[in-house]
Amino acid sequence: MPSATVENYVKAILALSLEKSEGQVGMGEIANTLNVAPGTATAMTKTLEREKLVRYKARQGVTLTAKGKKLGMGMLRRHRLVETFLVEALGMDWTEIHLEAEELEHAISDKVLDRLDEFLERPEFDPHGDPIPTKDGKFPERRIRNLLECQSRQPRTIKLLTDQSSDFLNFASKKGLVPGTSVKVTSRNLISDAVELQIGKNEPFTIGSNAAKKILVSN
Amino acid sequence: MPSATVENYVKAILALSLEKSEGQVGMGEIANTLNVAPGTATAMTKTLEREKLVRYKARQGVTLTAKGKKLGMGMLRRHRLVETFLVEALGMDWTEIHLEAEELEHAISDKVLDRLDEFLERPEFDPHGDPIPTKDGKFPERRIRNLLECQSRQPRTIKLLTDQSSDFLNFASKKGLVPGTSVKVTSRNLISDAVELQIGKNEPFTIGSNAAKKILVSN
DNA sequence: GATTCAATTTTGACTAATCAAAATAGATTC
DNA sequence: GAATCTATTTTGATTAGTCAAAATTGAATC
Repeated sequence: MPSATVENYVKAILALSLEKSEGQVGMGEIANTLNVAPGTATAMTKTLEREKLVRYKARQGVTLTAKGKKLGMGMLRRHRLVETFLVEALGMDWTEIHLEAEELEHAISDKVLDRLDEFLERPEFDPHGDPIPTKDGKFPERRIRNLLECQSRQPRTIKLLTDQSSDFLNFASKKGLVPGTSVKVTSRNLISDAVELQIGKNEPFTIGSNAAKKILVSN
Repeated sequence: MPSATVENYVKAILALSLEKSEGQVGMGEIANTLNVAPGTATAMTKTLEREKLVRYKARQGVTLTAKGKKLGMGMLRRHRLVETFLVEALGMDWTEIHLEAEELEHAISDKVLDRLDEFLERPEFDPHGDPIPTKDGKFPERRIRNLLECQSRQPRTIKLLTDQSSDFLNFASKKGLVPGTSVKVTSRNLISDAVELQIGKNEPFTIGSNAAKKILVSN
């Protein structure tokens, strides 16, 4: 079993390489995100290499091996599922859950995680709107669906309006709901038949569920 | 914050002193329950003393201080609430949850624990039937109530039958439900209006909820 | 090409937790 | 009271993770 420390390093390296989407991660970056001295990052990197979690070229940087990527994605899954649980089941505030998840993610077994996943009905996105990797370590597939089917907070891109009547198109364009726009579902209330949307940092606004159904987005 | 190791030592010392219900705990016992060398127990004990969690007399043994007892009871609470969660919410088998809880109990914050407690509706006993310490570090008060109100598995002692009609007394004594007897609720099904009871190792049997309501027990 | 700079690596040291094995101290037995 | 036994304590070492500060290196600048 990898130690919590090893898990954290791999997670950090994954996060850094995802946001750069190419090449090696430097010791400085790692030391920075984990708040350790640069020498510590170098030392730990060598440990990770011994465990075959990363490839390391001195003075160049590290990249994750397949094994490392798998572990990293697993940690991301753990983290995001735990966060989802804290918000959905325990009703905690999504601004306060990160540190809690940071601890719990190392203590939770695969088995418990699976049960949790089931309990939460296999969510695809966490409360921050970030995608939860699947059990086999991949991000959930992007697919097209209508705005009514969307869970909250994840930003989505409008692909198509299925009602081409000028009434609907007028309405949509007035609201800014045109293909290519990125839109977030901030809340849904199926009883009052309303979906609240937000575009960028603008004031959120509400549309009816019939309208929402006609707007197709990819996530 | 005490380390997970410190927490485990304190928990072990509490458990040992509870089951002896008097005096000091020896190094051998500690070393034994935690599977460490005796020298390690001695060393750690000194650390615990520095943290004012135990009083230690060389070659005599240790006792918990008030601070230590509080921490220990807190760990017991964590452990048992986590176990309850694993069984009640995630539907895990109560034979397989101990090791899981052993890990999680160190990672869960007081805040999350509180939420969990609320989510589980402030249970007084864990799935094994052991009492869950309250937030202020005490075992739940013993109190009298009827069998219908009782959660599962905890053994209880019959105190009083509120229906003194000979019909009911006959029925009760035939089943062995007389004051002084220790009885366990093995399952409850409010829909089918039935409570399943077990006395000692005998075959469990079922009574109606009206009858259960007339039998007062202490836990 | 020499100089300088920033990032990295190395070095020596520290803490927490552990072990094995030697030393010690009470208690028990003769 | 001496010998013995058993639990405990001490001692010396080890591992994981960390730091500060010195040494190194590769690139950038002059």
